[in-house]
Amino acid sequence: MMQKPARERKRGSGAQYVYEILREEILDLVLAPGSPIDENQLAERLEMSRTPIREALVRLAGEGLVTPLPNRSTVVANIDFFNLHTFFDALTLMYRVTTRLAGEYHTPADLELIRARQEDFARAVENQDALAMIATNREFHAAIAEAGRNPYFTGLFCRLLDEDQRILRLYYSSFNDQLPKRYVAEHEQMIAAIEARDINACDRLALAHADQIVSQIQSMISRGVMRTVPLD
Amino acid sequence: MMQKPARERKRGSGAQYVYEILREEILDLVLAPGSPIDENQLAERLEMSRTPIREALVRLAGEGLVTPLPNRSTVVANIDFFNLHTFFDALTLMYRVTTRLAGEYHTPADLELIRARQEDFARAVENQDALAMIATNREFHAAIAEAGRNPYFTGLFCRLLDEDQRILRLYYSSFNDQLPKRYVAEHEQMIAAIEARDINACDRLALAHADQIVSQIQSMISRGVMRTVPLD
DNA sequence: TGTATAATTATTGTCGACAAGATTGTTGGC
DNA sequence: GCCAACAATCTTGTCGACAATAATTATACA
Repeated sequence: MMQKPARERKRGSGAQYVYEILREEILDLVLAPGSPIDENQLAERLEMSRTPIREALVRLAGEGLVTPLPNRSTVVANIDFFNLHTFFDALTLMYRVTTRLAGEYHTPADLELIRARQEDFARAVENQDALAMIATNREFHAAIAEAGRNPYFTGLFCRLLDEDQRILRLYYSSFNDQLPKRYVAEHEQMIAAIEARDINACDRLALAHADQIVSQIQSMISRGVMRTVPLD
Repeated sequence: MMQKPARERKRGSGAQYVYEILREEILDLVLAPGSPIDENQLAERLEMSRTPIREALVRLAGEGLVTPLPNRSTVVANIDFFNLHTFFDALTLMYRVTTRLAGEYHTPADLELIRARQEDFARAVENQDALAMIATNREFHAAIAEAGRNPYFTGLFCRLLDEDQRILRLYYSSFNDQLPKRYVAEHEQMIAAIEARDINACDRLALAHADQIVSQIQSMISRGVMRTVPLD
């Protein structure tokens, strides 16, 4: 028997919809790291059966955003503070590689998009909106990666940016210092290097930018300005 | 109503089982790139319902081994010969990074495992068994990556090695030249560099090794020794 | 005979149901 | 009063069923 659809959903959009909702809630820390995900409860909330929900969970597990415990509930992936250095290594390398490749392969249309993202970021900094800074910074670097045209690198990089976003959200209350303005300037330099197709400059600037971000996160952690309770 | 299980499978192993079977058949080209995967047929062959099969397909799609066409059948992922350079770029970088990190972080136990894998590879070369060479070479480099202890890099690297395996299998008939012996020697040098924790040597050797492999694949392609019909 | 449209079939996406296993609560023994 | 065995409950993994969509075949008309 057919279950009443809450709104007239199109066929095939169910699992996709659940995937997007869950992904967003995980990245925004609406769902706290480590908290269990109740399939039945979700099915009730989103007014569909467990099948598309399970499909979304399998996909999220593949991206490491969720950890399925066999015969036990699936939980939101924890942030591994003990192995952050592996995260920093990977993030730094991907910053460098994607920016280099952008310098090599970008088109005028790519540059336009990158500039638009940079404007979004600058506006967020102007408004001192920490949450918007996190999101727009992510989009800026994702746009650069896209211009590099290497799906293997963009895939890994976007995963790392996802994790970065979760970490930054944990600490975002201390995001209103003088650093963001420096990031705006560094972004501008990166754009210039990409446009000039100066690969060495791209690499150097991306490395410096990554080091900035890494040391900011490390300082946030050591100062212990962690949000203890997630949004909810 | 319960369907008869062909063999007494343990609960929770169904989807995992299908995933492993399909993954192996895709990497071994038993399932040709581009060929459609029939859920009903698979369900009949593996004697289970479509649910665990769909879960396996979703997982494989996440790893890029399979491409789901919306409201149409899922197909085995094609090999993109037009963008091979992005693949080579990523493979080369991951060879370098994982070998470097192995030089930095390996333990004696890691080295032991790497040496065992190298012996497997040498034996395959000795026997002129091209299929075994492909498999053991993969395991050798995966072991090095594991010693580097960075799950982000090992994750991407293993995906690349999977794709590499599919490409090599396409051309494996031309794998019985003088090159494999050179690979054995290069592997030995890499092991020595890792053991000596000589990061620069690790990087240099991995780069040279990667270049070898890339140019071998390119020459295979240009010489057009492609298998036209997959194993089946 | 060729093309456009309608009927038929096949396949996918989603559903409710149910059993195996895990979790929690209860009772009883020491 | 604390721990162990058992019972009750909840959750997950899998199943068969069914409707919506795509593919295929049949049919009508130019």
